[in-house]
Amino acid sequence: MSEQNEKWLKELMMLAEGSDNIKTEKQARIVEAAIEIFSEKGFAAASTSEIAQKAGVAEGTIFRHYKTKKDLLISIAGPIAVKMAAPFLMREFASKILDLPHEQFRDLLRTIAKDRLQFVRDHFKLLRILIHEIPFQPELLEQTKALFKEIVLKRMEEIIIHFQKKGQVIEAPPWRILRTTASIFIGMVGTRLLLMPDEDIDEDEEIERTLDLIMYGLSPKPKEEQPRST
Amino acid sequence: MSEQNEKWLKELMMLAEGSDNIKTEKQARIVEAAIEIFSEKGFAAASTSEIAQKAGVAEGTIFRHYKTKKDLLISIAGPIAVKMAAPFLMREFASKILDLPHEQFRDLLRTIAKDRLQFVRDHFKLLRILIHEIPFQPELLEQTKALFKEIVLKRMEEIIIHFQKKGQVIEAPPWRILRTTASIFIGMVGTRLLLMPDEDIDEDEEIERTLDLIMYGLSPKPKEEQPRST
Amino acid sequence: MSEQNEKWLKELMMLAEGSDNIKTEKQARIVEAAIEIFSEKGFAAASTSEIAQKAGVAEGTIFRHYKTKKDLLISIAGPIAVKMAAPFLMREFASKILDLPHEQFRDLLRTIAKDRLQFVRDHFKLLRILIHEIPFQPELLEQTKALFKEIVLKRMEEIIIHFQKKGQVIEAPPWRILRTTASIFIGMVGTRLLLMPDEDIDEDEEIERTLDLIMYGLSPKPKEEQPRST
Amino acid sequence: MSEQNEKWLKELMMLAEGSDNIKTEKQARIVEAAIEIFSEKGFAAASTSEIAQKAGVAEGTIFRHYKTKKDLLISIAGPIAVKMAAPFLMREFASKILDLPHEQFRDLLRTIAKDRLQFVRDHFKLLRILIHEIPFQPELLEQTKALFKEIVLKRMEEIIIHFQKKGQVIEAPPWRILRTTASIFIGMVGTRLLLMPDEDIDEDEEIERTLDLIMYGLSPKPKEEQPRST
DNA sequence: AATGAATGAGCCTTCATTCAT
DNA sequence: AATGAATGAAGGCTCATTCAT
Repeated sequence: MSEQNEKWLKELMMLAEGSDNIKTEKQARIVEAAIEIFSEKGFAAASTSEIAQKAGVAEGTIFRHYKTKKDLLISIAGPIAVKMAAPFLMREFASKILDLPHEQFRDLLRTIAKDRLQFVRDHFKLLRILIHEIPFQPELLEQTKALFKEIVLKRMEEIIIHFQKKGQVIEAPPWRILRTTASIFIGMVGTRLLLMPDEDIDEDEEIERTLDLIMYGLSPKPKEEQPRST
Repeated sequence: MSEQNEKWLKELMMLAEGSDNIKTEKQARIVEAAIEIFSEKGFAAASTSEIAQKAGVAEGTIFRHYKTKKDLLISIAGPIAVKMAAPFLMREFASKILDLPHEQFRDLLRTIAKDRLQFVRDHFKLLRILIHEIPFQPELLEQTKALFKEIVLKRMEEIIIHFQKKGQVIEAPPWRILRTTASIFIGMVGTRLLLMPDEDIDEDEEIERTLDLIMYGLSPKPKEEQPRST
Repeated sequence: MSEQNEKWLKELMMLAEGSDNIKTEKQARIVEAAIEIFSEKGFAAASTSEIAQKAGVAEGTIFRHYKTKKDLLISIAGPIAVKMAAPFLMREFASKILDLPHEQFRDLLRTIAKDRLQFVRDHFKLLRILIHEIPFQPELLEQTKALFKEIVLKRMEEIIIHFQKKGQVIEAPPWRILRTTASIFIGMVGTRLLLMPDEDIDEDEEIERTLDLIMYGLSPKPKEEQPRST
Repeated sequence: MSEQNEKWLKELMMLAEGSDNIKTEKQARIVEAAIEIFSEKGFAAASTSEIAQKAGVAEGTIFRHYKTKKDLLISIAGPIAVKMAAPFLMREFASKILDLPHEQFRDLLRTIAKDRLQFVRDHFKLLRILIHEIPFQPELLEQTKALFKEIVLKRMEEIIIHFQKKGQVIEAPPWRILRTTASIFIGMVGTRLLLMPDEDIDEDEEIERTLDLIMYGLSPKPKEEQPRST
């Protein structure tokens, strides 16, 4: 990792902590209310007066803490992307994983998937806001794009290459492998949270079956030994 | 397919045609301008006066054709979901496909993927609007949800089951197979159009390699014969 | 007069007419109300809602005609300076006056004074606004400064020099003569309108006596013939 | 001078000292900042928070010393008018001057002009504020008006009459003589400070030439002896 | 005396919508 | 069908002032 990237990382870590410079209790209430309302009606359709009301503060109080409504949005939505990528930001992320000698690629995917799935559930509204406003807020767009291109993609590439060398993953461009795998999980989460928020299913089982698809695809194995779990 | 669904289908077909009840040239210009601006700034942040200006009509003219701003949105974004699902709406969709005796599942995926990919490219802005406004417009949400659950999912399930019987697709719940496959393609399109809109790559090749992943997964084949297409 | 000045003059004449692009009756009422309120409380302390109310229109109507509150101010205060200087803008101003063979300098001063005094009375509120806002509106400042330096001063200099040659005015820098004379009249008007608005006095007489002071100063004439008019 | 006036005078003297009841260093900084900002943007457009910031104090601190923003203005702009008129407030002003046996009226004018011109230069921003706010603050208006009508005008009338008796000044209503003279000097100062703040000229010379105009007017002397100073 | 977070009224401006022409 | 002036509600934001610390 280049020196420049080192510096970048630090900034990112700070940004990730950024959401925590909430000093007063009122400010916390404002942020909470803003998350609720932004996620419900979208940034543009949300009104500061409604946020103030929900937060139980005067409208002016919002503007004491955030210079503009957009400031409030950025301070809320900005750090969440970094947090989403946080595991990949740890300097030792790749090395740690690669050191575990008998680790299977599948196990790695499972770990990441479960962890991030939990994160998504914990920060659903925030991520909703982020995703929705990214196209309209160049700051968010650039920051998030860079984060995933420079950090997540790079780290995952190292790992994928590692497992390719170990013969656990086919030879294909790492980015395509990452894209496909990520898409499948995102699709899983999206379906779960958006289309069927109420149905409750055995999630571990679902993840396992999805891992099957990722690892072995749709085409049935020629004949005998299918190493699939039931 | 139930009787009720039959009726539904008709409505949908009409809805799909709905965008075509554009009578005057000015109305067409309004729609065009609205698509441009909605997709650029989002529905809530777009102003009817800006639309009117871009369309070269008076502000009042918009409201002669559409009762409200939201009306305009719905009349634009509503039909696009139906059109996106149009191939699956054809009564004969499944039967036609299933009749083609020597069809491979992979070939079917390829055909659908290419067709819909082209559609996405042709209607990028409209789909962008749809996706963005779905969470905030219950009408759009319900309509689209139903469309995919009742039509697309059902039709594809028939087909997947068909190919499972033929031994070309593993035994797994069809919805999971659909979800995974769809996610992969959506991820591919998304990456292409959003993250790297300028890079030009061999798309056919990319589709083929992605089909490889869908069919055979990430795990290398035990030994010799790899039945991959080039 | 240079060519550039010729062009300038035209622009000024247009500006002078500028206040007349009042198209609707409501717009006229807005302008009238704005003059009233700006002059009464000052631009910054005036509120658009108050203006709207006084004009009997909706607040939004103001912004249909004037993009901003400041726009309204400029469109009101901008042309008045030009109108104040209008007599000096006429191309033939100097020549006309200089052609009148037996004209006395004193008569010229009297004519201008009476004319402009009437103008001030007719546009008192507008001039009040102009004078008050000039220091805070660079546009007004520059425009007005240039107007008086380039037009009024120049034209009056020609005339003063003319009368100096005729021996009716002492040899002194024309600008100082102009400044002194103008100051005296401005002081007269100011006193009249600001300090004693209600007292009514014989204005012609007052002007005549003031002309005495301008022409002969405070120092009594040595002895015999005092050519003063009664 | 009436008894009532005597009392008035005392109040005025106190007012004149009023600006000095600045107790703490922070208060001094507030006043300084307020002068700067009031004079720059005008009272209404100035914000207390900006003043606080410039003064380096907390917003609340201003209101500990001045009950309201207007209070701050009055406490700043009020005394300056009195100070401007201070020389005329001295009880012995007229008598002192009139006792100087061989004093010329012209010398008196020169002395006052130079002194007050210096004062204007020293308190330019404050006077700017005063002049600007007088029309909107009845307190300032009444106070200032009374000050000049009751004190300055009265004292100067005595003096003018004195010099009229000595034959140094023509017979004309003293107020008109005062008005004219004052206007000429005000015009001179205004031109100097507002229109051409950067040009540097020989001020003493300028004053002398202006005195010429005041004393002898624009009309050339009949023939030989011109009693003008160089 | 000093602070600065909090207030809420009020400001300028925008906007979807109406309606007379 | 088309216009565009008019509306008035609502929006984001500022500000003088208060008050607990």
